[in-house]
Amino acid sequence: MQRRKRLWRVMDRFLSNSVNRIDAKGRVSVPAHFRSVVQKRGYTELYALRCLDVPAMDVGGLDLLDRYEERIAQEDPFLQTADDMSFFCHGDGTFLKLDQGGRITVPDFIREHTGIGAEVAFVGRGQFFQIWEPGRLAAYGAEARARLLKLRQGTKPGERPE
Amino acid sequence: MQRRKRLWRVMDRFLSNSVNRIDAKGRVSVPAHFRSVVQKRGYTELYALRCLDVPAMDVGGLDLLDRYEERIAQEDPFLQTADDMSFFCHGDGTFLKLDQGGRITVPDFIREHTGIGAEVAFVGRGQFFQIWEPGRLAAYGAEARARLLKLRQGTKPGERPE
DNA sequence: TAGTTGCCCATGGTATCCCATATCGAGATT
DNA sequence: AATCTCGATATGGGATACCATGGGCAACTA
Repeated sequence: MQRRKRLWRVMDRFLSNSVNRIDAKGRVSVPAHFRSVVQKRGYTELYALRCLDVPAMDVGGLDLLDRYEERIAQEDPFLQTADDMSFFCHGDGTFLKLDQGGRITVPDFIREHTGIGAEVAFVGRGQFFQIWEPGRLAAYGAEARARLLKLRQGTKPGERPE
Repeated sequence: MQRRKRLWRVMDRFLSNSVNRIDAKGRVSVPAHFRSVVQKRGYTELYALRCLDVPAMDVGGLDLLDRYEERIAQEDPFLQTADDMSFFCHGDGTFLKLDQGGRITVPDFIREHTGIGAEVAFVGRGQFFQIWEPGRLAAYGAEARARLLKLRQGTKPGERPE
């Protein structure tokens, strides 16, 4: 493993996806591969943020939060936009502590937003990953594919549908 | 602007949200995580200020006052607005003492301004936190997210406004 | 004196630690 | 190719520490 140096950049990202079960106490194992990425990146804690337009959470290290805060710093701090952004990334975000077994506990407001019940789908997104309710993820994936298909069949190159 | 050295460690910020109940004596527990942030930041007292445009209170250390004064300073000191703001904030600002159990007592004027009755919603805002009547918070949150979503609509597909 | 405020402890519920067991997967062996 | 072996991973459950919450008591106050 150590000798394939060139692959480290690649291995350093959140890739692929899997579904894990939530136990009676509300805990779910973060996939081992994701945990190793977390460790390589030196994160001690995970930051989870409610997605704006889909029933999912973005999860990543603290640099995810840093990126948002830097973005907020660019706004006039006393205008509505800055306040909305802070409200969103601080109020709708939360830390997720990994326990010694590599599990996180899914709090209620995450369940409400995502519809997560008995199972959690983990989806790698490169710099971060997402958690979904498996059924909704499948539905969303189907929609996305349908949009792409429609785009390819129904429109001329360069044109946007609808 | 030059990037100032981090005054607080990364995890020492108010994040996430939760709802606690007010008991018969008017006391409510400040979420344990917020209390630990308060301690890490070395706040000896909590200061609460009326929010200018929403039915909530901003709560934090004394540096919270700096933030308000910065805002007031932006107004022309000869206009009525600055004086109104000062009156509104300083006049109705108050210290909230944490008792040994980590609870605060919610005074009447906070109830009047926020509509808080039986429950209090605590919302992390990074450098400080807010308290809301849970229902009003939900409504305001929906509005804020809608505004942000509209902002994002202006960006190209696939782009994220981070 | 009645009401308020702060301190203390009791209780139930939840999160976390730790260990046991089941499940999975990669590589070796046949 | 099919099976076996073993380490890593996912999952379940008991024990425990922490936390939100309610109520008693004493000191203070209007």
